[in-house]
Amino acid sequence: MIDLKALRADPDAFRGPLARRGVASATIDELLGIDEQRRGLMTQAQDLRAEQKQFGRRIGQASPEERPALIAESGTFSARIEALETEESVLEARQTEILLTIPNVPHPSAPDGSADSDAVEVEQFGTKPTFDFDPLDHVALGEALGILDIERAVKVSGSRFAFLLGDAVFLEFALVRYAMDTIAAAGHTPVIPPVLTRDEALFGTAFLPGSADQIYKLPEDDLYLVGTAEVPLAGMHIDEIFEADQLPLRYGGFSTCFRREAGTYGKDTSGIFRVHQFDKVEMFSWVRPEDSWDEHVRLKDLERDILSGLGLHGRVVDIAVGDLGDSAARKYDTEVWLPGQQQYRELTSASNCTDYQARRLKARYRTSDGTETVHTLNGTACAVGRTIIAVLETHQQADGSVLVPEVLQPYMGKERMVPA
RNA sequence: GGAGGCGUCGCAUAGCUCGGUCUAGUGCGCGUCACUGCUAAUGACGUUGGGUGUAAAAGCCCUCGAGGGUUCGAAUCCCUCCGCCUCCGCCA
Repeated sequence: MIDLKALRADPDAFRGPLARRGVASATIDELLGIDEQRRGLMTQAQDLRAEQKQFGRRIGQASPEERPALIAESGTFSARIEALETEESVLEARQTEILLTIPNVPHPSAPDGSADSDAVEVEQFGTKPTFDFDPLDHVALGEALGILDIERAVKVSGSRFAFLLGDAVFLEFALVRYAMDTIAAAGHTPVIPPVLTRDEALFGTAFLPGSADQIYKLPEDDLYLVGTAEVPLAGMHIDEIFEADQLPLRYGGFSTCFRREAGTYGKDTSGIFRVHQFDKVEMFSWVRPEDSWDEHVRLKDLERDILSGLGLHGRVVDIAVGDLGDSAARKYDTEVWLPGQQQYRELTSASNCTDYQARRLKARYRTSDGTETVHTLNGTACAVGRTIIAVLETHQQADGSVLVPEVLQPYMGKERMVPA
């Protein structure tokens, strides 16, 4: 949620940047108009309540004989206050409704446009793998190695699920441990968070109400299955006030992620690129506002280094403003070359949400004169399923075996995965 | 799942019986100042968060787990929900 007070103080500072994301100036005008009306009603109601309290105090101090007369006289206060407040709450509901549709103010340097293709390449890493044979995709490789069973997963759970078997399991654990060790060394506290949360955490992270159709819900218990550890990691500090010296506060959460993938029929239907359930190590940072852009670069660099450390080739792109999630002011995606698909695909992503999430989460920190909203950032340390795809396809050999990246060998205890 | 108890301004507590002087008391902690070779001790003042307001302030409103209700008036009475604790049942 954007800063309403700041908007009120200087609307024009918001119009231009938000227009880049498709927010009409008229929307802002409507919001400000409602806001002004609302505050007018609020002031009236406050003044009345002050009067009412004053009067109530007199009744309390009056002698028992005087009381009935005063009580009779006090009559209409609550009715009048209630009328004003009812009117105000209608306006407030409308105001919130508008506010929830307004995305974060983008960074001035984030590229224009709204399509994938409008993203701007920032850097490359690794070398593009070459093969003196026709490289297979991860499905063919996984089945040949006996480590991936999709057909039976369909039988058990339907489409977009998979069984990982044998070396794929150890590869997953190795990737998780490698990513976790790397970010822990960089100051992120490892966390295994709950994967079922209440709606507060989802509203706070702005997945609700916007992305309700992507989220699994358990209505019996009023809980939701999270699509990323970002949700519980953000939820951890709902309604808290940090001391300034606690920041930056960095976490690395491992969790299974659940996504309905509604509306993606026919997209990435083969293999485990887009599935309903996968595991992920997610970084989450709470920082002071003045530090968030440095932190954003830091997360991006960590992501790049983790992937290039696996011997993968890819590039980092700066996502166009129209393609950002509502919360993000700027986002870097890291795309890895997948030889089986002959294209770059998104493996990780780092977003600076500035104060947009934090305001909804009511997370702030103490300053010399009061409190200020913190900034939050999140970034993928390792999306395990997709990284498995990249490792299999990049390091495949002519004989159908796959070399284990050197950094994973200590965790996996082998140098090569071979067909059974 | 069943029975009972509890939730107060950083922490610990008072207040709830019997609604009004609670504008929430006290201790600890923390901050500023005074006294002071230094430290300690002592004293004074301040110390939840949010909103509104303003050049800045003052002022005003809300906030006693959350939300409703009763009432002229709710920390206090009633209802629902959430959380914690104890006991029983079940369980990796």
